[in-house]
Amino acid sequence: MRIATWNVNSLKARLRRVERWLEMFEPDVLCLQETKLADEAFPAMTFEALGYDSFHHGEGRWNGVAILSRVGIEDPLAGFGDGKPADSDARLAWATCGGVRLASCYVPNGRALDHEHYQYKLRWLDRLLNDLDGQCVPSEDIVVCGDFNIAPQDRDVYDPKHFETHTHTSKPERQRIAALADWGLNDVFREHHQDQRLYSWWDYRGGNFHKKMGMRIDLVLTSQSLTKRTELALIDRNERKGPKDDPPSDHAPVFIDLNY
DNA sequence: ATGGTCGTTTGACGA
Repeated sequence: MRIATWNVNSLKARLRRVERWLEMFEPDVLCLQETKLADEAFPAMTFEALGYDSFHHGEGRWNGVAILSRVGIEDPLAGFGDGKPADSDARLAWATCGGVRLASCYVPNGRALDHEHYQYKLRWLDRLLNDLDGQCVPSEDIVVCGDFNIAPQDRDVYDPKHFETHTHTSKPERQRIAALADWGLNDVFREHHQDQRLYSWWDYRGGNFHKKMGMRIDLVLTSQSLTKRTELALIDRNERKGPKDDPPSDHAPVFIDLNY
């Protein structure tokens, strides 16, 4: 079973690439972030033609998350399932696909360490952890994946020093990743790669991709049962390349293969 | 350090 996650930075702008990627990599599940679409505009038919059922939680101009699956979609849930007032942004979609409980997450960026949005980011991550407690137990087959906007360790950043004054590497953010790990969700990519220079996101500006100035902020967190079943974890950095008339997202897809 | 480049509800704003 192949499970992938990809922040596409507008599904409208990236639809052809997503179609191509589905045909080439044939994932069983693809979680998308930053679709930037209203639910009415989500191209469910396009994915259906490729054999995928889908569930989208969008708002329009910003955010938007989806789950595509060719192994069924059950118990879809838009946003947090805690019964509290809904999140202001469409950043979380849950579904069960092929027996795996999945969350497609677009964690708030945070903007700056002294910005209100940074506090929203931390609260959002606390609420995600609480949501896990509410609807899963760690012994189940669980994947929580997406754009976390957090580089878990210094080896996930091209220049840790630069980020000391920025979001994405601060202690409180990393503590949230650690809390998810304590709950039972592992950053499975790191079980398979010790390399210090493997990233999933590169700023569009300044030719950062070609300078290898990136960060690994797109994560696949797996419960213990799935961590054990993972035989491959990859970032498709080729997908970050492309000409001006077929521009890439600033994120590359990340996927794992389970051994059954 | 700054600026650079994308995407969006065309244009200031988020990333």
